[in-house]
Amino acid sequence: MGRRHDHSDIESRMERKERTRHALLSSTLRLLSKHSFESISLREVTRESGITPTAFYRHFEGMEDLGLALVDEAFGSLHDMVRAARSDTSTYDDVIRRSVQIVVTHVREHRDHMRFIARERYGGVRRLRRVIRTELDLFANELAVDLSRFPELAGWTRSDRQMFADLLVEIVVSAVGRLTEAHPEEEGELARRIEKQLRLVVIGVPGWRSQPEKRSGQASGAPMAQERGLEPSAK
Amino acid sequence: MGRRHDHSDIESRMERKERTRHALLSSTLRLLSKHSFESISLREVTRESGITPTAFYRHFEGMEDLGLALVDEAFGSLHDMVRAARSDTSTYDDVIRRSVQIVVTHVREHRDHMRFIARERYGGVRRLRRVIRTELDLFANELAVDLSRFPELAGWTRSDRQMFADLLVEIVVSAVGRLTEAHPEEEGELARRIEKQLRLVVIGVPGWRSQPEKRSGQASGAPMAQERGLEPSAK
DNA sequence: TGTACATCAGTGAACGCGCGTTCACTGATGTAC
DNA sequence: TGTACATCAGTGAACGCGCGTTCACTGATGTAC
Repeated sequence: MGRRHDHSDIESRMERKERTRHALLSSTLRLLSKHSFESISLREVTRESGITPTAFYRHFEGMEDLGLALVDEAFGSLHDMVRAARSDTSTYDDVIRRSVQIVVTHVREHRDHMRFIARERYGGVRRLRRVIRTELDLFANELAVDLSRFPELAGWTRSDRQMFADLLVEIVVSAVGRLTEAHPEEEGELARRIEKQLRLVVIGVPGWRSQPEKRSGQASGAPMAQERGLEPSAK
Repeated sequence: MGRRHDHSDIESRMERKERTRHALLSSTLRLLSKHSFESISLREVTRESGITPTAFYRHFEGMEDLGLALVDEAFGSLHDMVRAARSDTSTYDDVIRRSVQIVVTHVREHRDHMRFIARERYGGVRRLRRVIRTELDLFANELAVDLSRFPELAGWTRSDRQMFADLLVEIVVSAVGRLTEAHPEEEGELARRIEKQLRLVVIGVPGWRSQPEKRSGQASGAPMAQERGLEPSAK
């Protein structure tokens, strides 16, 4: 019965504290599947974690502080994923299919983290919105640099590459948001859709004429190449 | 002094009620610029509207009911905008520039409504998320039909046109979300960015080979045209 | 136009409840000797 | 290894407060005659 410290299941004070901290974070993530971060109370979180409300303050200054820790956690695993994805580009030549597969897998394994990011990026807590936006911008910046490696994009202006990277990140993050609230059986369909969307975007690349940065004062004569992709059919 | 019902500033009971209802809706929109819908309380709304909490129930069953009314309002003006935009396509040949201009103007004039949609589409209240998603899907469906008019798209499968329409809507809604939280001086930059992104997407259209619906069992030999848009540069 | 009654938007008191935060505390773990 | 003290994660009571909802009400507006 009283097997208190029989063998080495003794836990140091530090380990025990870390375990409680983690319980607070993952309880919050669980609550976030049903509610927005701003509407979750400190007491709900502690109830879900099995500790008293007062103990919360041994770990975080308040809910916003906990939210920032969640952002760190979520982007931590995301960064790992992206770094892994970038490191072995040589393996496949179909970058898009592979990237989508990696994203889908990551969402499956970190559903709550990804939902948190996708939701709170537009959520009610200003500070969280800001840090999430900053992190996403960072991804887009890295991606913009990576894109220079492609010959078609090397000639573009920096700003156009940035615009393109922003577009790709936006498409993926939107898809992640959809994936997190999809039923498992819809997953394949969503994956195929986002793959197609990325392909379509990428096809346009060779046709793009990147223009110098300056603002033209007025619409000047003939439309540029990229304005001719679509013309309405004659009535 | 006592000019109670001197001339025709008498207000019918109905008009007065409608005025209060509108005050509740617009107070909520105001509060939504700082907080998520789920975290706004009924009492905050009535305080902001200058009525007692009890009077709230003369207009709505509860906050969720009010939220649904807000969705109606927001999509009402959006529908007006889209209908107007579709009706005079003939005027300009640069559809993209014109559409972006219309969207930017609409956001400027209906900022709170647009922010509400952009945020609560991923917000904590399930019912609101659902109706917003449904309304956006409706837009995408209409757009998919419109797209058939373009000869390049007429040959695509229905599902590919739908995928393309979804992509365009997603890009625009994301941009709307950004616009609603942008400072006025950033507006022009954002407008230029989204215009470029749409142009880039559209350029890809002539290069897309729409495939029949069936799922191919395995990756079959040579990559399709749309997979060749980008190749990594030889190391 | 005048009177008698019905309607109903908005009031104000009251309720029980969950909230965030404070405080003095407990008792197990860690450390110094 | 044993003892004396320090640390500190978690406790439990208490606080004042805002919450959603109920209820009986008021008094101006609307309607029937």
